[in-house]
Amino acid sequence: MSAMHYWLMKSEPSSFSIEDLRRRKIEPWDGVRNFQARNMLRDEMQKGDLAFFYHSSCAEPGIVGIMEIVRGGYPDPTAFDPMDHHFDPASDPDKPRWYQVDVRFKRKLRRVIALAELRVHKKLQGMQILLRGNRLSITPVSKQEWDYILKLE
DNA sequence: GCCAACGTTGGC
DNA sequence: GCCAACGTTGGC
Repeated sequence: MSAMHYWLMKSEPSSFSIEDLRRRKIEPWDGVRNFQARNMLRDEMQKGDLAFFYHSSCAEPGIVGIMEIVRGGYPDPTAFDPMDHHFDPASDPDKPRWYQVDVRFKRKLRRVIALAELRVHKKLQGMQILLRGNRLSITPVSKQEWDYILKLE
């Protein structure tokens, strides 16, 4: 038994949006091909954790919804599929390189909390996603940041 | 479309 | 192990 954690997970809505997740209810969060993010998927994200769904590379980048981790890290099968866009010949099924979690849609926020808005708040200055040059598609969010952001809604 | 920032690869 | 070249991310 360990404390639950909070996360922020980016996705380009043109490939997978909060609406897509709402329709599908539960989805594997696959295709992550960055070692730092992989380590979080594999080692830190646990069933019961909550995550912000963040839309990136779109007209209004920002937080759009909330989801729950319903299965902790397990090998990402798309890495083994030569037909898949995320195929990685270096990932051996006996020693998988890439991991994923399963997420479940909880709800959309009543409005988009845009990146530009997040930047305005002093209390959020330490958020990893706001730090210069940050490109990680998965970042931890502190409970304080989580609660603060939800009060903005 | 531009470009800053960063990660990965591979030659040496 | 260094580091230049290259690829990717993602805001603007």
